Amino acid sequence: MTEDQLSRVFLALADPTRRDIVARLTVEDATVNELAEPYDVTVQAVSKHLKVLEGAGIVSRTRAAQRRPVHLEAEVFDLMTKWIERYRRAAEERYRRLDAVLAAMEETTDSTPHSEGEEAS
Amino acid sequence: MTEDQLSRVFLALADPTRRDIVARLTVEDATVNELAEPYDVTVQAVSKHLKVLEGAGIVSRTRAAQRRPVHLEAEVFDLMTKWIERYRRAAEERYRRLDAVLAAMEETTDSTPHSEGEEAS
DNA sequence: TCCTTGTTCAACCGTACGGTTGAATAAACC
DNA sequence: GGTTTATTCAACCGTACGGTTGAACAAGGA
Repeated sequence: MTEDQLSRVFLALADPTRRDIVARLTVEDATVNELAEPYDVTVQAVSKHLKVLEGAGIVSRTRAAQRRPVHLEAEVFDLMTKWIERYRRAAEERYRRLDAVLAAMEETTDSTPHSEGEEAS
Repeated sequence: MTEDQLSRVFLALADPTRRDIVARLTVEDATVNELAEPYDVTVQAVSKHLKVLEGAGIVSRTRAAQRRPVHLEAEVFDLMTKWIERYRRAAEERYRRLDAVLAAMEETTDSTPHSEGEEAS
């Protein structure tokens, strides 16, 4: 909860392996060993990944013991979605306003459609 | 681009200062100095943050020179939203299936009707 | 009980992150 | 031209990350 969980959630999903784990957990719960199998890293590394995901509240590991399946917690996604949607909506709204302004300005001059940005890398 | 941009985007938004910058950029474009003003870090640090955001395609810095306003690119949000929604939906679907199974199992014992999934897309 | 299986803990390593200071660059103003 | 203003580059520092190996811990099965 609070604001800092967002940081943990985003950070947790910034890793491709962890995103893949999340993707696989949407299908069914799995144990650490099962999860580790496809990757060519050690089980300990995957265990660490799960710790990160757990710390972010993305997964939970209930039944303690020898075999402790990992379970996806879908609610956290709401947190991200809420944040993203909030600012995306704000940004889009701003563009609409800007477009309106530009349209008003251009009704006398020329109609030069705004160029959309594309990311370079 | 492709899948790795997702990592960069998530990583970029894993920092509270950078999220705050994004939030402020939804209101209006701003220069590095303007953006740096509220925080008690150096301008160079903010410049680095912007580099991260730019590398993730979240912002763009067009007009080069003495004054180069930072501009929010809203499209990247789609990337995240798509990823999140995809797996959230999968996870929720799975829960629905599980609920159905549980309901079937309980039809002899108790009848605890669960609410149907409600969410917009 | 001993042994196997599943999982984590502890220590270490290389690299990247977020921050700093100080110098360099680029446009604008006199 | 010289100076101011805005921004970045370069080097450095402490800490956290993702990975490893090796040992420890817990629960079942023989």
